Amino acid sequence: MELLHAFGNTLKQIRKKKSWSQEELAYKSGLDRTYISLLERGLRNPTLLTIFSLANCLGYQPNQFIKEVENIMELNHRSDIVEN
Amino acid sequence: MELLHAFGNTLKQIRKKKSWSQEELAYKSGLDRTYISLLERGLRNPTLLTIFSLANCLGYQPNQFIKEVENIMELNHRSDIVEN
DNA sequence: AGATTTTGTGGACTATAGTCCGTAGACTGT
DNA sequence: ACAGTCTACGGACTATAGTCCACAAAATCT
Repeated sequence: MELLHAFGNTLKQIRKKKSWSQEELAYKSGLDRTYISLLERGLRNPTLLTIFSLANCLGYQPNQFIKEVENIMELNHRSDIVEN
Repeated sequence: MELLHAFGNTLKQIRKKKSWSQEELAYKSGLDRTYISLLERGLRNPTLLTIFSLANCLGYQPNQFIKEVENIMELNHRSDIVEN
């Protein structure tokens, strides 16, 4: 699993854990809903400010959030099967 | 201290700890030297891929690197004096 | 099945990330 | 003072981050 998809999956997973819609997250983070959608599908490469904004909105310290991304990346690294 | 400057200071500090020039880091990370300069001065907002690339080049796990950024941001938060 | 909410997706657009050139300043060592 | 290395900075450029509109496709609920 490559980085942008790992980020997207992390984002989606954490958002769903809070039972938020993309629209809710978009509103709270000040980003566009369609952009959240693109991020979750691994089609965009967010900037530092965007990453911090999203992490904070979701109640994560940015470094914790990034650690999750690294974990998910490592987790799905071995199996070739995956792709949510 | 706001985020982009904290990132820049973190980057500069870690680079200097290894006694690398901006040019060396640029070469190893595949980025442009002038861009490294802009980053260190807090004038650019790097993307996820760029952050991971730089952190890895410098021998940091990205989440450790981000934690450093958070620390430096918090450190210099109270004093109004600062600005390297 | 039908109504409602949520998500995917396209297109058009603006702002800025990141490159590449050159040159002037700063710093270090001799 | 001079030479060499390193960094700041300008301008011009391309690629892409991020917005906004509208609509279709899924998913969820009753």
